[in-house]
Amino acid sequence: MRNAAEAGAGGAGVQSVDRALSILEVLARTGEAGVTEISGELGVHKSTAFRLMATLESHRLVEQTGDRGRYRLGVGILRLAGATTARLDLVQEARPISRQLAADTGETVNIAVLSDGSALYLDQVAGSSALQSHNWVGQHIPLHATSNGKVLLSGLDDDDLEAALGALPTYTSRTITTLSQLRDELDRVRDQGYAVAVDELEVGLTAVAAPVRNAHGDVVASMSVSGPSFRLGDDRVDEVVAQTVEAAAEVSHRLGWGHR
Amino acid sequence: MRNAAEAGAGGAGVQSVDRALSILEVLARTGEAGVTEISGELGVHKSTAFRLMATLESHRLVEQTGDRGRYRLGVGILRLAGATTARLDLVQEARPISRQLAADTGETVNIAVLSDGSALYLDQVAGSSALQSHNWVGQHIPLHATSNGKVLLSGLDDDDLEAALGALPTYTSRTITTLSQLRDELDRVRDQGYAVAVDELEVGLTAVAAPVRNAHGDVVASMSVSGPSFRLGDDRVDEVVAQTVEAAAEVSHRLGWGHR
DNA sequence: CGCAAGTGTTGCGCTTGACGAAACAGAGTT
DNA sequence: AACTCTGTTTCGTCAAGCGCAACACTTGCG
Repeated sequence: MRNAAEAGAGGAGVQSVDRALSILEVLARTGEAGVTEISGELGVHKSTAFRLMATLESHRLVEQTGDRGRYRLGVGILRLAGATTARLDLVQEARPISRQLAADTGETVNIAVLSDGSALYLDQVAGSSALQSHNWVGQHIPLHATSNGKVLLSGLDDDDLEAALGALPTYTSRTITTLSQLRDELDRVRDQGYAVAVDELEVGLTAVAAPVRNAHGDVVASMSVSGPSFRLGDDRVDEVVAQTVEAAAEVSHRLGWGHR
Repeated sequence: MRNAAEAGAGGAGVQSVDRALSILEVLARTGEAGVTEISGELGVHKSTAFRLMATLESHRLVEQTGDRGRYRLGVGILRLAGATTARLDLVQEARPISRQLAADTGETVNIAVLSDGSALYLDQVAGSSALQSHNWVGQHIPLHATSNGKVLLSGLDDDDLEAALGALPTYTSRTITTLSQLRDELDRVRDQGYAVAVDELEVGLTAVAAPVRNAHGDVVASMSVSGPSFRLGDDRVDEVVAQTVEAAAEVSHRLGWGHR
């Protein structure tokens, strides 16, 4: 029974709520914006944008920055986020292991799940080398060009695989762009139990990922370590792969995998 | 220029947006709820509640649980939260220091600010001993019964203090329940430059906190270390106090405190 | 197994909430 | 000082959002 989202997606949702939430998404993307900028993004009158912002502000989902009339996301989001993250069992179970892996490798550790034809990043822990790293949490990332994506796809059978994939856009000269190449790669991932992506999503980015399994052995998430290619070179990848596979196995055990 | 929130708070905001955001707050509080429950909470017709939920679902701010027609907060909140936390200057500046303090003490480190008569927890880093720690981020926590709360109150003058406090509920036999006791305690906090709370919010919970100051020397946040009382006994509290005071001073320096 | 109760979902007509236009206030620039 | 641009407020209009009624589905009980 999924008609609620379908109705909303089809434009039959509540227009002013849709607009207000679009403001939140604009602010998430731009950092901060003024009323006129928001009205331009939404295609509404600035008095409309102003009233919508006022309502969001009264719920503390946006707040004004020091500058006159400029807005950014507010701390009210944190209360909602706290409620959300605390309930994601997977993230909760994985957090201490993610932290250990980040400490061991010094790089950025992520947990991602398959969602709507992409990898949705649920958690991120940065290692000591990874100051100011890009925040992936909440983002939908292409499957075919990332180690997390390959791991998540490797848990699918052929029918589900084709359903999960749309086009295979090219991001760098090393991006996999044909289905047959991707199938071969996924066979390798299944064989070796992990995935590696070097310069496939963006040049200079290396990531390794391993599957997180549930009690039945299904791939329910992927755990990755990523960093710049100059730090994660060939000489270190083997070691990081081993650490990642072990950490993901540990998370899997906590979810009931391998228990008999 | 704060008229936006005032307008919203006065009920002149956008009613349907106000309702939709109230749904998010209900779900944050209850965990999950059905359409009829939400319509009861909001005092609207269930078809109204259903349409509002549909719009929230289309933006992935709510999602259906496995049960028929029951909803909870969705992962779309995480994207907004990621954007929020990364941009809170204080959290950003404090994060590496929080991490170090968590590593040094092995316990849970929090950053909190004063907000609406309570301590609002903005950030949390768990140390190696702190498995399965409670997630405080986004929550409003009582001031009089926590070390963070005492630190935040210690930065107020008498008028602001009374304005900030409501009743002083009893949580344990050690909770401070009279204003004069609290004033004495806040004098001690000002004198010694830190606060300690043992078994005051809940039995078995010990926390120490130190003030984070801005360039003017005002207390703008509080940084705390907390853990179970069996690990944070009298023998360790002095050491952890010293580490916390030093870490909070480091954050204060980053915010411009003490620079001449 | 059939029925009742309760919940979720949909369509429709009405009304009122949300909208854009116009105007004003303030800040920055020339 | 004048102009430009932004944020903010007020007001009349109308279409979006509302409640109502009905239907579909699930669950529990006799």
